[in-house]
Amino acid sequence: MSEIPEDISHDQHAVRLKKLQDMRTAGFDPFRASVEQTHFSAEAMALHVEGQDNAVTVKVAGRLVVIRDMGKSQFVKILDQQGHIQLYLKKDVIGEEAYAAFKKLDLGDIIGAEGTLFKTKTGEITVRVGNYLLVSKALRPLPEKWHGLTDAEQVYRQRYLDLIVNLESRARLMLRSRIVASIRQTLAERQFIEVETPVLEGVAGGAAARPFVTHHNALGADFYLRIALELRLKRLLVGGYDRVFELGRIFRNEGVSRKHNPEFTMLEVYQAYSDFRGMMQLVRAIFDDVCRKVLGTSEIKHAASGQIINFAGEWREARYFDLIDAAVGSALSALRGTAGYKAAATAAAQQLGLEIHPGWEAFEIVNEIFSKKIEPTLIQPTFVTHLPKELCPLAKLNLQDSGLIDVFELCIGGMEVAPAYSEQNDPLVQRAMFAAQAGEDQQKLDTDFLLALEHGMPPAGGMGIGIDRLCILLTGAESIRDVILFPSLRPGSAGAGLAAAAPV
RNA sequence: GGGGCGAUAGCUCAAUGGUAGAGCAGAAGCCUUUUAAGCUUUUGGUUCCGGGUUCGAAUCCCGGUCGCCCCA
Repeated sequence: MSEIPEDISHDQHAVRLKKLQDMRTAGFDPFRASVEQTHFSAEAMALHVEGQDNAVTVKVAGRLVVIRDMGKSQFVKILDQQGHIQLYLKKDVIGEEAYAAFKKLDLGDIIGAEGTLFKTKTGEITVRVGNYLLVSKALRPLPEKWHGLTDAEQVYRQRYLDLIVNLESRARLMLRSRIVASIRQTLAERQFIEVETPVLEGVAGGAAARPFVTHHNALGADFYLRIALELRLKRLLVGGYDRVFELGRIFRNEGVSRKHNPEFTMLEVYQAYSDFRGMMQLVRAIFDDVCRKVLGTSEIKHAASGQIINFAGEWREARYFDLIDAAVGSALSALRGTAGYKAAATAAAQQLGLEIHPGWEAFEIVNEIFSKKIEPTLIQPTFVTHLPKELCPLAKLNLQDSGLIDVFELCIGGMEVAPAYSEQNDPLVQRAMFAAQAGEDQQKLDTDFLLALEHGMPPAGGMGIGIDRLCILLTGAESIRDVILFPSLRPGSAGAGLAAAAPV
């Protein structure tokens, strides 16, 4: 056991360790197995009837986050899952000994308390405590009570502190949970089956992205972490799961930024005998339910532009090449498939001030125009349809124009939120499109998937929703890190200074 | 990967190259309806790490670590 210095008044950790030792010496266990909790804070406060103080008894529990000591009585606040509730303790009610012990508690300690509900003269519903119990001693002090925790690194590495002291963070991340729950419910109501497919794959397919590689010792084989859910879920369509979805983590070995986390959450939904038009209805239902049940409004403020995004009413539908022609101010799309297309696209892009890489194909140049000059302007919900086939090898070709695919990209707030396709189910076309897929990071061919298609996959609509970006949009967050509980950071120094702290 | 910005007490922040401060938190005391409660007293520093310049560095220079922003 380490020596405790004589004057520890400046060292909050040491002061708390000393209190802990004193309690144990006195035969009190400061870390209890459980304590009865009859109500969460908000539930408890709702039980109070106006004008009938001390009529209802509740047992609440939570972390002490405010202490206002007035000598022989004190007002304190505890924090639980639903928020704060104020407790009032009087020396002559709980007794001299219990009151003295309470005075030794610290901010951050977790207690259970039993008492009756009353309203203070300033109008706050409060528990008049009859008895309380310390159930977990906090050995570290809380961050500052007024400014909270602002250091971004500490917010992310020690999210638990952020959740205790920054109520906006708490609310935002809880909203994410409710959004996800709402989506699950919307899909369940339509008889979609939720499944879980492997994260470790021999071939990382379904998207164009660099995968993480890992190694399985017993099998002596390298595996990739999945970069999409698509190819597994389509095998389930072949297997007769007609409506299926997965809400799962995918991994892309790319940069980290305000909009990118190496691991992120994707919803992918497949519905047999539907198509991309059916997916339009489904995504509308998902948004309508979230607005009605979670947000309580169909209007949200877009953080970046300050505009109000309205999810009610008809959503705009626009063809990809109509938007391109409007942006460049000429009938560029009429040249599609001709020898002059690439040159005209390059000229148009340069006129818009875009930098063009020498190796780019015509469709890549045009898509640069889309992603830099059009997508950021699509603030209100917009279905962009009839994209060029080169952008996705997994979608069905349009019957009227085989250079286009039957898909939409739903853009909201200047971001692509949800792509959806009429899924390609012709195994021969699928094989040819995989083979023709351009690009230096050409993936290995998923031959098992092609074999599955040859057994016959029903026609289907499929859709993906990036849950993190959806939450950025719906919570008004400025960064993906604000809607992910523990965003990816360089392995670093969380608590480095604490690791050396002396054990008890 | 490139550029810019940042790191000071447990937390939030100050500090012309010249003795590192404040508020909150902590400690001691007063106060039986407070709302960032109040009042008195008071403790607390590897100024991110490592070099260099200088009589003297939180401050200037170089390298590194971590974070944030912009770009690719």
